[in-house]
Amino acid sequence: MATIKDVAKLAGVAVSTASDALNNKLGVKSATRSKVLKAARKLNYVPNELARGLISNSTKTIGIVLSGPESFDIFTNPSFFEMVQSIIVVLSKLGYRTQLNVIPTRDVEQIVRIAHSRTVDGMLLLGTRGNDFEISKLLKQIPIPYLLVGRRISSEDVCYVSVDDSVCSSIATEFLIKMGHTRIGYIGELPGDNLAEQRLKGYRDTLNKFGLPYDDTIVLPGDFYQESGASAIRQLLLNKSAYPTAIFVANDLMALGVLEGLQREGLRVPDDISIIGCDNIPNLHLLYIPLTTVSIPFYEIGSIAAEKIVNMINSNSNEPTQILLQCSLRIRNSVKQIV
Amino acid sequence: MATIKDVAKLAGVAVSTASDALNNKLGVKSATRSKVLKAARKLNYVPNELARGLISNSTKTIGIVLSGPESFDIFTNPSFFEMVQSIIVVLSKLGYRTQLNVIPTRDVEQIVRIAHSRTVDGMLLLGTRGNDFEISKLLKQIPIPYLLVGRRISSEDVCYVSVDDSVCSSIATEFLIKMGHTRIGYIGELPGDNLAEQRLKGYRDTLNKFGLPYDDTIVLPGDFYQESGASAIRQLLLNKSAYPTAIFVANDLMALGVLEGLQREGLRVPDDISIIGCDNIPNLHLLYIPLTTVSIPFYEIGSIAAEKIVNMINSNSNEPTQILLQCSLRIRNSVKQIV
DNA sequence: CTGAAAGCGCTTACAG
DNA sequence: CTGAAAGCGCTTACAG
Repeated sequence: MATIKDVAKLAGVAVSTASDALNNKLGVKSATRSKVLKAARKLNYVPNELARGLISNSTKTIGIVLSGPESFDIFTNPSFFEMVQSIIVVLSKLGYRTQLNVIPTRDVEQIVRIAHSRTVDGMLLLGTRGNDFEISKLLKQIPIPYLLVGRRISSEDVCYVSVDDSVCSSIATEFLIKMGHTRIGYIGELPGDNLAEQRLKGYRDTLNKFGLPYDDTIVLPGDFYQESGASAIRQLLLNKSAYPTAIFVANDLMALGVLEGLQREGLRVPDDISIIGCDNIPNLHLLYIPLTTVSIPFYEIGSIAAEKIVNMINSNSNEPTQILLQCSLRIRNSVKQIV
Repeated sequence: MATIKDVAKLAGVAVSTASDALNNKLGVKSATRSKVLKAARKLNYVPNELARGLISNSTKTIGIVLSGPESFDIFTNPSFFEMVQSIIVVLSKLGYRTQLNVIPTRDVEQIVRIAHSRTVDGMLLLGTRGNDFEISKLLKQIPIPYLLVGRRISSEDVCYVSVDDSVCSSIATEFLIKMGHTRIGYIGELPGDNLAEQRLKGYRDTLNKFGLPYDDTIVLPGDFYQESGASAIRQLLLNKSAYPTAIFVANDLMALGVLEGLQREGLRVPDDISIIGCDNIPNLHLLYIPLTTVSIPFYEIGSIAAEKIVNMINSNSNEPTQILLQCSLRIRNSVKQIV
């Protein structure tokens, strides 16, 4: 492959002149410039981005880090794609490449390594699990601009673009209550994870606000992947007496598992039990029971995050951006009105 | 950030010795090695991958290129994620990073640029559209190992891991015929795209094989995205006399659109019309009509592609790998038996 | 307006 | 076993 040396030689100029011409620096005679450009075209010259990055200390690429309990599960949640999609669309418009890294939660230290390796100018972290303390400790080791996307922690100096997870839960729980439900279950308890804890908190607070008791026999674990929704149903049905009339499932992917489990058990939604999810992943309206859910604006979250990270890189202003977007109820047919 | 110079200085050795120690070269006294390692740890040293790549002529990263008609649509098809997921899982096991690029078909020349930019050691191309000639011309300009994934062209020297698209269609069409249908429509005509043409060919050939006429009034255009499925239905219903009893929709994403369109028009599947798709994207069994489809082993396609590309890079053998995997019928409830 | 030189952070022969 | 030197392909001051 041709190097800038070859181009310079063919154009009959010095390497530095070729570089200036190629990079549109001013102070190059237009005749010289066109000679260089012509030579470059002829040789199919494309600059070596490694050499360029080495000297400019910038690679014009942003690292997107997807993490989760198991690397292979992460790709299972459509919410991530919406974010990744909008991130990449915006980033490529802004002239940035993207490096996608998928990292299991247990290898989370790898994030620090990537951040140090100089292959990316900034990082967008999606799906990072853990409590505030762990995450915050991890983030402190990242020497380049980064942003938490679709997830927040309560530290003052950490930047994020997300949603208030306890508000999501409040919206869902309140809707269930307004529809007349008083015995409301929850699926998605995941101790030690901040997002999961916030969602549980919103549910609990709302119950409390409306004077409803919190009953931990109908609060079931879930890891935010589909299969755990189905197992939660199996577990719930072990104890018929504890039966709720409605369940708030902390994300749609688990709700899909819940729908599977319920179908297997011959329970009808919403006649036997009402279900509400969270996220509003695509094509919920085509399910055998169109799923009512809380819509999270993932696409917008991704776009804003992409714009912000580029800003952070270019301005290196230190004021933390902490952006919280609104969620909204999406009513379909999986919740029954109780009189 | 610390450089190898800092490490060498702290350890009290020459830079080259530090490099040897860090890279586990033999011929470094173990005492020296541990001195270096200790210094590196102390300084939080991570090698600059750009400098490393510049000299080794390898970045240990593979470019995944997703392309399609519009950059924002590509992320809409779950099939791609299955491939991307398995690719990344395998690649990271093999010690490779991934650079994900999303490129609209009209900017396809960018692929060549990336290939020349030295940021990737090899490329995996997904979703590339066009006819054999165009694609082949594009590929000829790529100076590094590459592989077509989930798509093939008929050139002898192009490597791919995919499926025989005309076979997919034959499986679907034959099933419809065996279920008693004789008037079978097709959605997904997309002239100029090889994959689409192969799928259409399989449908047409099978019709022919069973002595059924090919009727182009029930062969409708589709761009393999959801919305085009819905519009095809609108178009089909303009002409009631031409009504088919069954439709083969060339991919599941369009089939989702078809289901939407049919629901809107008040037509029942499979009572009024039978539908079969292709791909077997996740959660089809939870749809309001569980969709019968042809399953394409995307996960396997991705894993094999990932392994192959690494092989190609390391062995630079020139024998083209052309791998075609098997598809299989996945019967659910969207096709009615006609007596 | 153009060219020779230095240097980004590493690795790889090559002396010693 | 270890160190000084060259060089990967670029860009950036700095002379002229």
